[in-house]
Formats: sequence, C-alpha cells, structure tokens
Amino acid sequence: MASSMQAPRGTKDIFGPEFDSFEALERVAANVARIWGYAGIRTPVFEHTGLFVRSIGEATDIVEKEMFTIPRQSEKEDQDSYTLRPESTAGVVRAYLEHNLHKTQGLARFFYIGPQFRRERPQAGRLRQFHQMGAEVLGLLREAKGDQPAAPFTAYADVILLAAEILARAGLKGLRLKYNSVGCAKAGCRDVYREKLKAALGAQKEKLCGDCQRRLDRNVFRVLDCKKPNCRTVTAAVLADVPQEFCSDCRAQMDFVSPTVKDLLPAGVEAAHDAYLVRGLDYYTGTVFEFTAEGLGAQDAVGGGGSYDGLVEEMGGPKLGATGFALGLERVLMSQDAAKAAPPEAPAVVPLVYVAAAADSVEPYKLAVSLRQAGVRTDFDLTAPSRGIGNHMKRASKLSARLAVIVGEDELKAGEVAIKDMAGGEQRRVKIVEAVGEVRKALG
RNA sequence: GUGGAUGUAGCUCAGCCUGGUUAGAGCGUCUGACUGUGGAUCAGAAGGUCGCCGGUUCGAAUCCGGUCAUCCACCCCA
Repeated sequence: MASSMQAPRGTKDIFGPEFDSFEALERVAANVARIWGYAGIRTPVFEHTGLFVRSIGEATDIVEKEMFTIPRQSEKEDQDSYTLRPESTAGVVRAYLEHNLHKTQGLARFFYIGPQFRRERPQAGRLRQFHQMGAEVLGLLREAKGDQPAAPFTAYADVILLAAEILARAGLKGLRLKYNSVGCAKAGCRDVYREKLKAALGAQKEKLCGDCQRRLDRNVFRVLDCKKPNCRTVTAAVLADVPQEFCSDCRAQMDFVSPTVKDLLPAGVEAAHDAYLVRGLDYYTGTVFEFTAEGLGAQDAVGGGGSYDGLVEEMGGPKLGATGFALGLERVLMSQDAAKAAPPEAPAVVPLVYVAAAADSVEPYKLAVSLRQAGVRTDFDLTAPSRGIGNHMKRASKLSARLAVIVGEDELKAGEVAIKDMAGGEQRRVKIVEAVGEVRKALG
C-alpha cells in the first residue's frame, strides 16, 4: 500500500527551477494566445460526470477507464456524480452554452491553462494530474443562415498556427505537425469510410492483436493507432487499398487548411499528412492534427486537436462549428529540456492591430499571421471571407484597435496595404512585403 | 448548517396586487444601407416551454402548493 506521506501515484510536486520553467511556459502560451486575439477562460476542475460521457464519448478509453469520478457523499444531499476533468474542451463548451455566448458575441475565441486528470498508468510524459494549455474557437456558422454567410475555413487553420507558434516560441526542436481528416457525422462521410475499413481489416482479423480485434467492432479507427508491428503491417496494406473518402465539406476543409498551414507555419516546423492519425475523443470531425517533438519517448505528442463541428449542437446548443487544441505542458517542458532550450521569454502584449479583409483572398489572413508571428497583437475576422470597409472600421473601432490594416482589391492589385491610425485617422499605403515592419514602426 | 429574499429575451427590468387577443421595453448580438473608411443615424433579423412539477379555473407569467436554482446576512473557513 502506498504511503500517505507520498504524493499520490502519477502526481508531482513542482518547485525550484521546474516551477520557474513551468511559469515561463504558461506565460508564453497565454501571451501568444492573446497576440492571436484569444481571451482567457477558467472553468471548474470538476464537472458533472455526464458532461464528459456525452462529449468525449461513452466508448472512449478516457470515459471507459480513466475517469476520476468522485463518489457521492450521501444519498439525500448530492445525487450528482462529479468527475475531475480529463480535458477542458467539454467544460469550455458547457460554459459557452451556459452563458449564451453565441448570443452575446459573434465568435468566441478562448484559451485556458490548468490541471487535467486521467487515471492511467504513469510513464514518461504521462501523469495522472497533468497540465494543459489549450484554445478553442466556438460559434462557426457552417452553413449560411438567413442573411448570414457561412464561415470560411480560416479558423481551422488559425488554431493550428497558434499552437505551432507557442511550441516554436517554447524552443522545441524537431517539431512536426501531422494532420488527417476523420470525416464528419453526416451521412455518406465517416460512416462509409468506417464500413469499408471495417470490412478490409475484418478480412485480416486473425493477423491483428487482441486489442485491435476488439477495436474492430467498437471503434475501427483506433486500429490505425496501434503501434504493434503486426498491426502496422496489416493497416499499411489496408490503407493502400482503401483510400480515404469523405464528404465534399470535409475535403474542402482539408484542401484549405493543408496548404494554408504549410505556408504559414513558423520556420523549422515540418508538416505532413498522416493517414494513421486518429483522436481518442469522439467529438472530433474533419481535420485533426497532432504535434510531435524531440526528447519524449513513447508519448511523443506535445499537443493535438482538430475541429469538432457537431459538439455544440450535441450538447443542446445551436448548430455551430468549433475547433481547438490542447498542449501538454509537462511534455512541452520535457522536450524543452531535451532541446536544452533557454527559458523562453514571453512576448509583450502590445496594442491591438486589426486586419481588415476587403478582398476575397487569403492574403489578408496571411498578413495577420505574419504580424502575430512578429509579436503584434492582431485581430482578424474569422467569420467572413471579406466585408465592406465601413463594416470593418466599425469592428476595429469597437475593439479599440490602435491601427487598422486594410487589405482590399485596390491595395492587392498594387501589392500594397493601407495602414490607418484609428485615433488620428491618417492613412497611408505601404508595400505589402514591408507591412509588418511598417506596422511595428507605427506602434512605436 | 441557520434565517431572509428572488427566479420573465444574452444583460437590466416592466407586466403579477385586481387571471382574459400572437408576453413587452432599453441595452447587447447578427445582417444590410449611408458610392472603399469609425462607437452616429436608418432599415431589418434572430432571440422567451414566463426556473421546473403539480393544483385551482372555461382560461395561469399572474392565484395556491411543492421542488430546484441563485443572491444576501449569520455561522464556519482558504
């Protein structure tokens, strides 16, 4: 029996230099998220058990065997079952709906930092209490509704680039982004691929390991995740025969996200499609991703995420899409150590710049990302591909932006952008390639 | 744990006493107009099982009972 004078299995005391690196990392993550235009949120460390069952999925490993569920204290007083959160997305979505944030504001962009709890067998990079930093974009209109247009795919790229920026600034080496599509719940998408995969893998059932034989019925996609050599051989052959097949919306999402992200990732981060990539939580749809880095052993993912367009509705809210990610802070720190990185310095949170997209092009978004990567706090409208300038100015004004950078048809034709000082009203044109430098100069 | 109060739109509230067409206002949100430029103005839209359950009644947001939730004070406490 474990001594009560030891920290519980899978938990850790953090003090000394480790405390300092932890704090430094948290500050980097929070400030980069703010620079990206995301606001902080803290939700309870425990929630109703049902929340996790509904969102993460009944048949997932997390819900089936890794939950820290608190026994009821008494029959009368408290009939509710509570569980320490194994992840934070469920709580953030719950808060989003509970406070009706879809009615109070357009799009919600949040980041959080805090402890998470999973009852697993501890190993390198796997603790029972661990810490995550994550971000979520909630409220994406997936189909035009009335006079509101459907949101473009920009947000799905945005969270990936935010995660990449935090990891790069944390000083990690050998950063790799793997992405894939897991399809969506619409008829003719994931269901079709699942059946084909199930048939193809089922034909070779006896070659698979015991776990995978069970997964065949419960959740075929988890077979792709198996690390055992025999299973790998089988899945490799099957994947060659059964190409991925998803609906046009899921394909379009991937077709936008893949090149956009590759184009804008920070230097030194490699990106590749990985047909084996799956997620252990049921709410994911469409494009999912994972970051790996050096120095981590078997648990080499430092973070992951993807879109979850069905979750808000599944939890009783309106039909709005969402996307997000979470980074494992302990794993980031392990990798930081391995890279012998100097403690990262958190970028300052500077006055806000608003990038106004007034042309149907990815250029405005690319400029917004370049500004952020240069440390300029930049807001960008992820809900529409472009808008009228007047509309943009209203937004810039409401956000109290110091500068507005206007990227419209005229400017793009000339290879320029207009930088406008919101307080004084002066405006001037600069070359688009010099825009980042000019903005920084203008901010002083 | 003890006592008190309150639940109507995202928020602040009106309506309840004296039951009776499709439950309202202000603010906020969303879309658009004002020839590609600002918190203004204008036009439009979305948003509510009146906390929930039951009772009385021809009829309940309105009256009655229960229940849940929240707030305040006290107790205790980081």
